[in-house]
Amino acid sequence: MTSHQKLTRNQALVLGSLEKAGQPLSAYTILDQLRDDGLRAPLQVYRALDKLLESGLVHRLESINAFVACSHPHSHSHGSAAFAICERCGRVDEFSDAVVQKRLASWSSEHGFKPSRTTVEIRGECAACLGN
Amino acid sequence: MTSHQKLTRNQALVLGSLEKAGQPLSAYTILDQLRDDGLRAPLQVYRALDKLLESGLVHRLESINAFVACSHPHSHSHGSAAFAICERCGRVDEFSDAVVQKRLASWSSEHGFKPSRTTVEIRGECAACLGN
DNA sequence: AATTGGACGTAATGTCATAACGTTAGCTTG
DNA sequence: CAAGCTAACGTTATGACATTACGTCCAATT
Repeated sequence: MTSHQKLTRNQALVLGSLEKAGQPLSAYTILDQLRDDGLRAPLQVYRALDKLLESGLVHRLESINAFVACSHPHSHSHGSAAFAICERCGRVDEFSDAVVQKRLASWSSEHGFKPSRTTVEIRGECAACLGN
Repeated sequence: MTSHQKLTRNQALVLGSLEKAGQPLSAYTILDQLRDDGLRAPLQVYRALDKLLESGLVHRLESINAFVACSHPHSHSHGSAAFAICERCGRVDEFSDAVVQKRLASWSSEHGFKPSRTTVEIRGECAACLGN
């Protein structure tokens, strides 16, 4: 993909691992998957993740301490993504709700709060796991 | 109506510690503060926190791995709280936005997702820290 | 050539959370 | 009461997640 062009080797490996998985992975799981590619220490993964998070290619799921490739890597709407996380199968749906964003921005501006990063995560069970 | 169970000694100590702090604390910080009261192991704190979370007296802040006493312990609106967390001073404002809750519930129902717990956290800088 | 800055490699450590074990205290029921 | 049950407790050990600290490499400037 062209979006990988300016990535370093480690960054490309980490992003590739997440994209291949199609679901959230912990930093240590990523590390395990990349041992054969020469990665040996957590910091190599965390450093790559930091850059990928900065550029919006990867999201962090705070409630499960995991990372996931962005579903819409070309829509530069960082910080505004919301996630539905299935606790049974691990599937994650990334979505974005303008109304939610607007309400949170309103609260912030009404209270003199300057937001830098927002987390919206719903944990539960996905349709597939509910047997339908 | 479950929520008015009497607290055990450890639960009361942990809740007291959080209330006294008036800001989020990590489990290990709580433990340090309660050593003189006889607590010695992380599990004693985590077990108490589990019960306090269940009963809605305490919230967990996923994005900073910390816990905070509920600001409105008598409004049985669990799972629906949102938080604005100041990354400079640590202050946390708990609020609740019906529109946000409604939009997230709508997304869930449209996608056959059964939500069990929702996290909404804004990190940034509070009015006081912005010098205003 | 010298300098600089970003990414890298490695080891050690720090921070957050739970597993697994047995024990204690309060309840309830014959 | 005694037997049995259950929820909470205490302790040790371990697992899981993340960063500090230090030095090296290399390519782009100056």
